[in-house]
Amino acid sequence: MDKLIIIDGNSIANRAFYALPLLSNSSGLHTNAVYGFTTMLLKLIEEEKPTHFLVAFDAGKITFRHKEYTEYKGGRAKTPSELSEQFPLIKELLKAFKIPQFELSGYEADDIIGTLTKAADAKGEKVLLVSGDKDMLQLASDHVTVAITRKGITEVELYNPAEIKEKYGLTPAQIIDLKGLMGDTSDNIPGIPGVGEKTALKMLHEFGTVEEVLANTASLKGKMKEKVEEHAKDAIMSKELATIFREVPMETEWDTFRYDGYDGQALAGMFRKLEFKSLLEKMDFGAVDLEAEGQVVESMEAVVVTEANVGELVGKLSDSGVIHVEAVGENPHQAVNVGVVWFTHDEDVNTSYYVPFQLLKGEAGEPLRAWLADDSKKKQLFDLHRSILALAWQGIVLKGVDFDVLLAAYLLDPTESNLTLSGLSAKYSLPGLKADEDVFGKGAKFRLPELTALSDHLGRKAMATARLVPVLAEELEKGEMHQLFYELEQPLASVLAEMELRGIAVDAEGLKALGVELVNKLDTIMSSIYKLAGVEFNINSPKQLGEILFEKLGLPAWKKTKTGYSTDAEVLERLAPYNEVVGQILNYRQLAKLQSTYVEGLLKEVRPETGKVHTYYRQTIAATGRLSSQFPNLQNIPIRLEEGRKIRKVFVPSEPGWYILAADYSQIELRVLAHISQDEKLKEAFLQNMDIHTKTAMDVFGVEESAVDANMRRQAKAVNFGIVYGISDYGLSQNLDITRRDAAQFIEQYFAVFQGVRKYMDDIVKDARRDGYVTTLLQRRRYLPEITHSNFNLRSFAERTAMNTPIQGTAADIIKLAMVQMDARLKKEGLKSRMLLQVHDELVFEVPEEELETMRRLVPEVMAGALKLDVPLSADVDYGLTWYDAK
DNA sequence: TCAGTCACG
DNA sequence: ACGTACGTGACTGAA
Repeated sequence: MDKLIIIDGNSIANRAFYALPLLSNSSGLHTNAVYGFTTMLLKLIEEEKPTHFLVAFDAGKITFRHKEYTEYKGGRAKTPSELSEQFPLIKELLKAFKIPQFELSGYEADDIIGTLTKAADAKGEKVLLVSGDKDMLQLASDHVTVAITRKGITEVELYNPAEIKEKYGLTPAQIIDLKGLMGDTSDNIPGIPGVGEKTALKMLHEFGTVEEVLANTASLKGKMKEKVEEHAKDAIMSKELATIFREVPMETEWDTFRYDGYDGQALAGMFRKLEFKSLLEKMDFGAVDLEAEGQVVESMEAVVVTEANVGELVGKLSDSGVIHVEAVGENPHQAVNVGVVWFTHDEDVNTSYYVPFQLLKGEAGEPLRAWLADDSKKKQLFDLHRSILALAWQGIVLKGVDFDVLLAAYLLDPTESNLTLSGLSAKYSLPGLKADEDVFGKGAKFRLPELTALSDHLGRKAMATARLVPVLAEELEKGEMHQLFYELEQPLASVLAEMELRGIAVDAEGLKALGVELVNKLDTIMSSIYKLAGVEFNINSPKQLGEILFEKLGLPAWKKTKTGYSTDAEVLERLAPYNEVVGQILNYRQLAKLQSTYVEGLLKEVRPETGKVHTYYRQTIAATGRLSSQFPNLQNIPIRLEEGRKIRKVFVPSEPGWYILAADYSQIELRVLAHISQDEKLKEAFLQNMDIHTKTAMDVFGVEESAVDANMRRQAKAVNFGIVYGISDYGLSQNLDITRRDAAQFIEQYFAVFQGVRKYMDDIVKDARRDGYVTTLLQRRRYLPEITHSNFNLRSFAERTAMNTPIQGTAADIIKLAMVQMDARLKKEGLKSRMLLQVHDELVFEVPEEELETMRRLVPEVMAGALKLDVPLSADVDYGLTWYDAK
């Protein structure tokens, strides 16, 4: 049985463009519509197994419809350039897929499709027609199924005449009448004003066609009767415009559309050009052959160091060189160390020396270990932080690293998602390097290759590092980020590694006891929920919970997610008054989170030998320059609610008689804003050391300090948060649960007072549009390509990011400075106290009793003095026997 | 592997 | 008119 798939090319490209975020490859080519188109094609080929295939496009601007109605498709915003530049790519893609494409000047894709489906109908062949446009439903028949895209791009809804009958109560032909009556704003088809889908359907159910409706206006009432009579001509013309023309003079010979599969080679090449990495992987085009793809492959000799030759070879180590440390596994604190490679380039000969880890660890590895630990021997590598950790857990010291390619690449573009040697080689147009996944496989398929292949790949990673060093070093200079790199980020990597290796002690017994308590409480609540709901179900499943609440119990559902009812805390809080069970569910959720994430999750991370957890701070993830924390995440330990806050009691000093000391910046982001914006009012507030939210309330509401009540302060606080996040009236209205108008008025009042802040917000967006990026005080940079996008949502997001990133990023700069300075001070003063954690605006230490007074003074002093601003910085400090008590 | 939810600053 | 507050990571259930 043959099956023809017809794709409405323009429609699907449009849907894909607006459904997906604006992706682009490293040469700046936008690719989101191409990507969406590709995934749709792949899915169709796999699931539908078509024997025939074609894509129809609109050709030219003017069609016969414009002759009838010059306003046709008038008022439609012109296709944004980000989309139109993708059409040639889509056409090229279709060639690689070997799918025939049709376009005919003077006709729309609809008409081509109409003509072809008519031919298929006559021939009795099966057709699947894919479009984003419901007009196509008029073409449905016993042979023609119409697939309309739902949200997203790969999800479609299928329509046969039966489904159309069920959903609209109409035949496919009546879809045209529907549009004739209701019109279509996107095509500028008028229809009858005031008639929407509901009214139109009612009329058609009664009368059948536009013509019959017009003939029976007598049975309509009042205003509606007048309108229909007045716009009778429009309705007729609209119906004509909506009718797909099915007599296009074109070849309809069936075998013109035969489909016998794509050209794998061409498709692989296309995907590489577009940088569709996930697809390349999924498609399994066979082994990667860089040379076959026309990539430059440099010659390199890969030497494997052995017991026999190690003595001779280490003699070649010089005062400076590129190395690579291969440590496999996500968590560098428990990575499997594969080995160390060093790379040389002498008289145009590339050589890599791979030292398997067993050798490095043994007696024969001693000279190399000494070289690695020698601060005066300068090394360049990829990922200093990870390398230090992986080696340290094996008792090997790494010092003297003066250039980390990973850190440099991150600073040059902190939003780059593929920060790997292979990705960076491609990004900076250097000779190709296979991706680790292509060599090792991934997930369950991960295998180290045999020795020759392994040493070659690792050697090439070192060689890629060597090529990247000078390129990135120059880029850092150009971006004026050399100081940020050499004096802050790179030194910080070692400071972080030290903190993590030290770890923080956890009272595992206390944590287990907390767990028992939680399990008991959860048991009770669970029974109570089952009783109240009248049925046992999985409370952790939002799907099941939604069914119970909104179907079984019939509670009002007002918020939806992509997949069904939303059951998040906001929803549940509003439902709480309706049914007792809702409060119990909220309670259950809260405790279940504590139990699963903070009791069980944390216990899994405690090393039994030491009773400590060793988090891994990631320095190259956050787009703003913040750190993030993993395995476990110690930057989101509960504090806001007392039940959760108790978790902090299990974080204790690692030595008896010591204390936990914590210091946090007070309002660092608003102080940074005061400095950057130079707003007089805001500066004044901090210079007078006032409570900033109270001060904001006084200014915004125009009252004396004594008149500011708790609610006013709460609202002012929300406004301050909003300002830092890049304010919008909608966001503020959601947060404060007030109307958008009121929120807008708040914001206006705020800006009327804090005029410098308004100017900053306006200017930073303009700067971002002009430069394409924003910067922090220390020149950290974030590119915002979407700031000029034609899509309102994407553009607005970029604008808010432009406002927020310099603030959040400068705050991150400051605490990083404080950490590097603090580390130096502790060493210089010979203090035993140790820095353990960073939580964005807070530093946590463990301190012996005799240093308490020193540290209570020193820590806030260093933090406040980390960077001189035009307003004072200030840090509050406290200490206690646990993290909980250091509040 | 993705979506939903929720913990933090 | 459009529909989101900025930045993260971990866990669970459901495909």
